[in-house]
Amino acid sequence: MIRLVLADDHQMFVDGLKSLLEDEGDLCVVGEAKSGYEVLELCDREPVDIVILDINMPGMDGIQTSRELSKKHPAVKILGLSMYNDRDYISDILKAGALGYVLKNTGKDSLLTAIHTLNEGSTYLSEEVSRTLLSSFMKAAQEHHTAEEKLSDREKEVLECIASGFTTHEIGEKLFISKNTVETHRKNLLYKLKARNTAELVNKAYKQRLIQ
Amino acid sequence: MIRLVLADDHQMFVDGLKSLLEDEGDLCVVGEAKSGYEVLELCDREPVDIVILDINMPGMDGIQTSRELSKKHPAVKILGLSMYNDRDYISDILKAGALGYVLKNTGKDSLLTAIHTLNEGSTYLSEEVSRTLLSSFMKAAQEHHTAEEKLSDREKEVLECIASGFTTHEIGEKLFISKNTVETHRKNLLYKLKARNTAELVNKAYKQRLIQ
DNA sequence: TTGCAAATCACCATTTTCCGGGATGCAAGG
DNA sequence: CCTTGCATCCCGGAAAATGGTGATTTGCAA
Repeated sequence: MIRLVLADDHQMFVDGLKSLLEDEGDLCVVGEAKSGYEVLELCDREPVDIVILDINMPGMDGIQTSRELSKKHPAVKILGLSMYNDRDYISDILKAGALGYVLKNTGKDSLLTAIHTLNEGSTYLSEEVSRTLLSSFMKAAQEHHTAEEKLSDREKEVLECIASGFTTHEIGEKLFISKNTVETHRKNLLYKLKARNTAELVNKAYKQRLIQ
Repeated sequence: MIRLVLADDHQMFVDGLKSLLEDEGDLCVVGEAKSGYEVLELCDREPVDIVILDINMPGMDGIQTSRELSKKHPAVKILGLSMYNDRDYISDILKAGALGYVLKNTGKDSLLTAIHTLNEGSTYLSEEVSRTLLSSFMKAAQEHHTAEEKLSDREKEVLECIASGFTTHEIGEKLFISKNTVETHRKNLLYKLKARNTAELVNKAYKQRLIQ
């Protein structure tokens, strides 16, 4: 028997969900919550396997609740639920400790699969969600590609040294070249990444994933 | 009927896996590959639903293959397979377009669940893998917390401006304070983040997730 | 061969950062 | 009341970065 807690600030939604889930033989809704605080209280009081957590709640939202919950009760699995297929929502709640994310407009099959998958400790992201995350990753990877090609190996080397805090002179000694050469590389880097100074250079290098 | 391709450089492993999968009624192994190139060829030739891809292969490795494959055949689902529960492997192959990741030392049930989940377009990460990713996210979030507390609001504001490439003077105008004040903030930032200069400051700010 | 791009080195004026101080007002907390 | 932290402001000199211009070598590709 999988013990569930439902957290959503819309009572009608919770009611519907509860009825739907309790039709399944192996599921049992042991608590309902209308806010993040109630979720934490419920989990303090009795053992819970999975919390189905709406992201958009007044007061402490799903993200924050997720963070607290996975700190206090690491064994409780968190399934994020939301109407928004938003990259930031998804990645935020996953970073906050959730194991799964399902959209409210997907069917009940998806939800049931998610529950059973999470119950084994594995991760589940529904189809549309996977697609969203995937495409954002791919986009980042592409930018990475185009930006990296613009820089020569030597420039990348100098770039890393600059980001590490070495001065032009030190980099020269490190790479066995004159500081004048390093200055030229630095100038070319500033030009190629359209940065106004060292700070912006390092910033853009990070954004384009030229350094980790 | 789900059409599978198995890619692994160890023939015996492929043989075993094939026998295991074909015992299932709804699975069909339509091809085997010992390298990334063969995978791409196979997918060019006939329709494939899921590629089960070993990460450690000679020549073009699983990560690279994944990137190529999801570029040329976005509809093909990629399931990463490896003996290593390594955070970098996992995140790299997911970024490269894979929808799932399963360890070789997990049972066949996990693999079958993964296949069926991926076939619907959803994402599956097995239990240990989820745990690994989760703990690394949590760790990052914790560091974030401790580092962020050290800086005052004003300092964070100045830090962002510095990273954006504004000079001390410009920041002063922007925040309606004297450039001398900005210099003090900058000094404190350098001290607090133990950076030698602006470049390293921006670098460390990124590493400690003080800026995105 | 010709031409181009990358890497190398050089000079120099101007701006900015870096680092060492010192100083004030203010609010929160012991 | 007094300490502590924060935000504000100021100064001066050394060090570094910035921007402009020019030049040589090397290797590769048209």
